Amino acid sequence: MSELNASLDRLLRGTAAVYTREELSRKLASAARAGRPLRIKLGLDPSSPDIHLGHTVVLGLMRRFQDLGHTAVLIIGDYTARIGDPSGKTKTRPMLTDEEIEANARTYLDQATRVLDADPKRLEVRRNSEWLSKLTFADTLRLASQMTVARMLERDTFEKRYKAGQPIALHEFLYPLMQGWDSVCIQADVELGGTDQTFNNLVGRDFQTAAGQEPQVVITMPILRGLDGHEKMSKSLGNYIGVSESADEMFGKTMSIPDALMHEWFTLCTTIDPQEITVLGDASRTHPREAKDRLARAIVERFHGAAAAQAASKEFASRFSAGNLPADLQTVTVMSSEMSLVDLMREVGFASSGNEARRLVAQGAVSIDENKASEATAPVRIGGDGIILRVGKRRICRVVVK
RNA sequence: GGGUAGGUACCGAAGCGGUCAAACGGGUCAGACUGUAAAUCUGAUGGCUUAAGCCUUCGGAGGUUCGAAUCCUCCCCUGCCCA
Repeated sequence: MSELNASLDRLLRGTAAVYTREELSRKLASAARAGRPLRIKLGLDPSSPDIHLGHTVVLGLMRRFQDLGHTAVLIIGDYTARIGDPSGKTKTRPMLTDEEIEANARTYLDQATRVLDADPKRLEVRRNSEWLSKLTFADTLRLASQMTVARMLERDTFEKRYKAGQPIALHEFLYPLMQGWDSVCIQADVELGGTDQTFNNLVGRDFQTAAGQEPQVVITMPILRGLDGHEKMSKSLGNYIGVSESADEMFGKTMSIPDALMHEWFTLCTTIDPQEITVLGDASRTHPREAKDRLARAIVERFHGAAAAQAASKEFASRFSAGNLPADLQTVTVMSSEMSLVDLMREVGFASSGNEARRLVAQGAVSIDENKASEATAPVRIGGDGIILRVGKRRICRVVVK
């Protein structure tokens, strides 16, 4: 029994909540007895196709279910995306065309399978337009009658926005209903999501019960905080690591997170053993820099392999600790062999306007061939070997003339 | 439908006829310090041009004025209260 508990703990690593653990054990046991895999549901929003580390937290949990032989059922929310969703603080999200949705869904799946097992026996992909488009208005009303306004307002985001006097469009109340209906239609045994999806996912339980199904177990994962260490990781906040980024980018970004964030990232983004994480998190036993290097390697390894992770670590140390030039120095070609520094910076894309370029020079951020530049308007001559242009710590490239 | 409060730069928020490219805070960028940490400190933060200057911004369209983010008219959007 304790062994069962231990394996359940491994499965549930890092989870925020399980509704409920008892039900999950029961389902796992009966599935094992019947030799029937559980159907594990996860909803995807095809409006922004790029997957970042934050998404991988829940995908990782999904993967653990797959590895136990269960079926991942990914629901692509194409129906909602087609309508356009004005929820949240963002202005009306643009309605997506069918082509865009298809393209996004493909990208999404491509990236998701860097974490998930893509074996068709373990992965089922469905679009919710399949059943949502068939609902009549009467069906919708029937669903809506199963929900109350008071319960709707319990939902965290609605409550906050309501209290803050921000607009909530009526149809936003229907999104949880649609998601709940998804669970009924695919007969989900378990639904996964971030803690921000708790309410939506619990609605599925009610609908399933009403439809005579055994209610799904809902498992939520914490929302991963981004590079800044405070806000949740998201594309719009620019504090993310994309799963398709290069090994060096991933490594560098990970090294820049606040130390306080490491423990969370170790738990949610790596498979490192909890005991080892404790040692790594103890500054008296592991230098924080070492710990972070280990974290960064673990993350890079997951997406690029062990060799790439090792190389990224080495490159990082060479470039930033030893101050060497990057190994894969970008080369930018310009048309003219002589132009003002301001124009050059714009040409190369290191400054978006002349003013910005001047500002950077005045602040001492710009150097040419490792010599600090002080004259923004002075002409720069680019010889046969080209020049090394550096702006700040990160922007650096070789400039050559065509 | 009635009443009322609002819509300002990336975000929040001052300004309420000239001294407003617009206080302040956050964010961002840069510099110092470091482990490219974090925290902290300093500076910058519409565009074009060297310094002076010029151009485009304050929900939208018009109008009043020598002059408007600030006043007037109409329109669009949002909160709250009442029905």
